Amino acid sequence: MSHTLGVRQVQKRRTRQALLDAALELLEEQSLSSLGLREVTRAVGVAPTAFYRHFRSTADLGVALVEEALGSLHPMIRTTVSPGGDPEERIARAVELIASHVGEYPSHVRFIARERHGGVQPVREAIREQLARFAEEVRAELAGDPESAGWHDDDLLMLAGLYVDQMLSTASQFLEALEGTAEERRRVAETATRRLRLITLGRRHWLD
Amino acid sequence: MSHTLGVRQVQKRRTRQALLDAALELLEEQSLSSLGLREVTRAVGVAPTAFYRHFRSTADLGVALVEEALGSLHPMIRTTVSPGGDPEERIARAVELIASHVGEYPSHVRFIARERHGGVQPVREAIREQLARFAEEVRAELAGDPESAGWHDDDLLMLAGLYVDQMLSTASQFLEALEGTAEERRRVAETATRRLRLITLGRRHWLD
DNA sequence: AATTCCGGAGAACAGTTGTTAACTGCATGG
DNA sequence: CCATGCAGTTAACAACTGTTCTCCGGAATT
Repeated sequence: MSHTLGVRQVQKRRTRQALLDAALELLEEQSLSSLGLREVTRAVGVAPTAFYRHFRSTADLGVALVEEALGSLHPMIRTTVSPGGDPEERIARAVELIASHVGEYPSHVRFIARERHGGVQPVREAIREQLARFAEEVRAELAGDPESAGWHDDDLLMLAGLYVDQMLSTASQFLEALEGTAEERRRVAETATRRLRLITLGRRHWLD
Repeated sequence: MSHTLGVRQVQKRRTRQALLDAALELLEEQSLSSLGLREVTRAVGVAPTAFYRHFRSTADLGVALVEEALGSLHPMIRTTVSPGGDPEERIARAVELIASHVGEYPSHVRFIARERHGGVQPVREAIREQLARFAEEVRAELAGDPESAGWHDDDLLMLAGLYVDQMLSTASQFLEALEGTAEERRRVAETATRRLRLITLGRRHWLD
């Protein structure tokens, strides 16, 4: 049973997605707390009242955007800390992965960076929750690494949080450099690499 | 010549400060891009048009708030990386200093965290500029430390940036925990301490 | 084939916004 | 002491906002 949904539900999902896409685009030059419901529907070409068929408010739409944006970040974060190979190689791979993700989904990255500390409480909460989930995953991944032998779970979670923060910080810096020169982007990559290198060093000597 | 300014300029500065204060308070539950000019003047108890005597727009007011907010952070950041004494002691002192600063100027911290990646470009730029200045100061401070012997300037600046980011991240976490239990705040302090410990370890082995 | 369901349209509401213009009263400098 | 400057006021503007109620057409169900 492939459960093909009817024409009706397909159309509903389509306009819903159109609303999300339009909102994401409008949010490139403002923050969620100033995003108007009419503004979004106007961009889609639909009546203002249609908005209510999909979301209670723009805050509600924001929460939905969190799912979408962090869903795309999910695989990235996992791969970043995936084990295997030379540590130096792993770092280079991680930085490159972040850069390519920012290039592919710039508006997702911008949205998360902007609304993580933004003016809409439910959205902040949703982001905090998802990032905590990510940190937990990273912790589990780190626990599998032989380098983590003898570590306390608390310390592993601390390190995981540091990685997640570092990842978002780097992504945000790449985003700022997106409209700049290639040289700027190279410098961001270089600095991020050295930061990760230093963290790796601290990790190696943690149990001294 | 103490250059006592006239009654008139004093009054002007007073209402200007009242506008800044009211804006900062309003910004605790929204972001700058949704802050209305009338909203601010209403809170102060002054006519909407009076706003223009002090600021061109709310974005302009935002830039002024950056000066004020980061001005208060200035001494904190310097003291955080000030040399002297046991490294472990220095870390504890730094974390405590951040906590007390958040307790004293919560709205300043909130504003910077919120608008650093917020929807108003001139404000983002102003924050970026000031934070770069801070990083430069921290770099200079680190350069005076005997532990930094043999370090490249690039690497010192990288480390300084890491410290600044870490400081802001910690401050933001303290802010979230401000309305929570004392136990929450203790955990934030504990995690921040461990993060700084790990960074210190990486720093110590950087030249291996 | 008849009926129900429902995504979206349309119109109207009271309230808000930024910005302009012309004003008033008072501290300031000649 | 008088003329100027200027912070703040008042009134009005067109444009915009979120939300409600009523309606329509066509897919979904029976």
